[in-house]
Amino acid sequence: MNLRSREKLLDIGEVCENSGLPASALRFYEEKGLIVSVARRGLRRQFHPSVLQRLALIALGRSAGFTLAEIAGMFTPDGRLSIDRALLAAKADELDRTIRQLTAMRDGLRHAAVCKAPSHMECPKFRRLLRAAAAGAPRRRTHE
Amino acid sequence: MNLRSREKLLDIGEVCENSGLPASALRFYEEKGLIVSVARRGLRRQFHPSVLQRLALIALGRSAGFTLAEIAGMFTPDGRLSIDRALLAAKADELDRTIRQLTAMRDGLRHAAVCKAPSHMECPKFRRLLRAAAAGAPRRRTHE
DNA sequence: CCTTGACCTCAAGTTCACTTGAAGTGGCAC
DNA sequence: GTGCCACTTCAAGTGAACTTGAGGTCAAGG
Repeated sequence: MNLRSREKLLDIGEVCENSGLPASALRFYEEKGLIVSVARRGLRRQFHPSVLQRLALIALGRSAGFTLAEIAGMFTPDGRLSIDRALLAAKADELDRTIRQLTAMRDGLRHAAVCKAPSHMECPKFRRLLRAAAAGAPRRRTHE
Repeated sequence: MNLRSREKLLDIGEVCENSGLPASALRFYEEKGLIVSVARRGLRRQFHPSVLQRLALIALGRSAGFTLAEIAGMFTPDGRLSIDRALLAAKADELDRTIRQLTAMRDGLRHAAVCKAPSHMECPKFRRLLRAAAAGAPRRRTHE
């Protein structure tokens, strides 16, 4: 359509280098419909340079807490980005709740780390934190 | 040892009711050494009432981002809590980094939700967010 | 005494996001 | 031409934290 479509294609290896993702992840993303390879050279996938932006978008979505399936739903069939603004706002609210939770947690941990009570169970702040966690703990992972 | 040890034991069903956890989770926790059942009535597990505090502690650890294995390491063999204060501080720092990330993300999403640019890709703030996410996105889950 | 149903065990399944392994292919440098 | 090696496919494995299912047990109420 435009001049961009004539840009030099990227070998999957180059995409890996530029994105920091392993080839297996790229193949996985393609299988899931998150990215597309536009050609092959022999067996090797060739990607349009715009795939890098697409991958950045995916990384953004991931770190905002969207699942890959949700992210996939944010692209129109022709590959354009179209995020429901209400969805964004909802995710922002969700993040906000998570942030509040984590902040309370962080403060509690911080205190417990320096608290002079002989055992954590004897520290009133820790016990307050405990009661807070008992009701409605969120499910999250920060691992690796 | 003390009077507490003579308190009425709780049937697993009562523990479920009081903790909100399904019996399968309690059995799983016991298998992992996170809790102990002190007796059986027929086949049924009986728990000491203090298991409820223990479960609150586990919930706290979970929502602070510790894995079950890490939490298990916070109890001494005799069942007392002994958390390394340095570990707490480290986890607090980790939470702090996560909070910063999520805050940036939330603000970005919030803006994108009301931004008047025709497409998100044309919004400078969104693009800045995108660049931020491209480098070092954290791995997390908030789902259910 | 007999039924009921809440509990039991053990193995296998689930979800998410990938990774790993085995076996094969083919462009490119020599 | 021939060998290298980065790529390919497909199936299966990983890990975290549980859940589910099949088939069994047993204390208590009627």
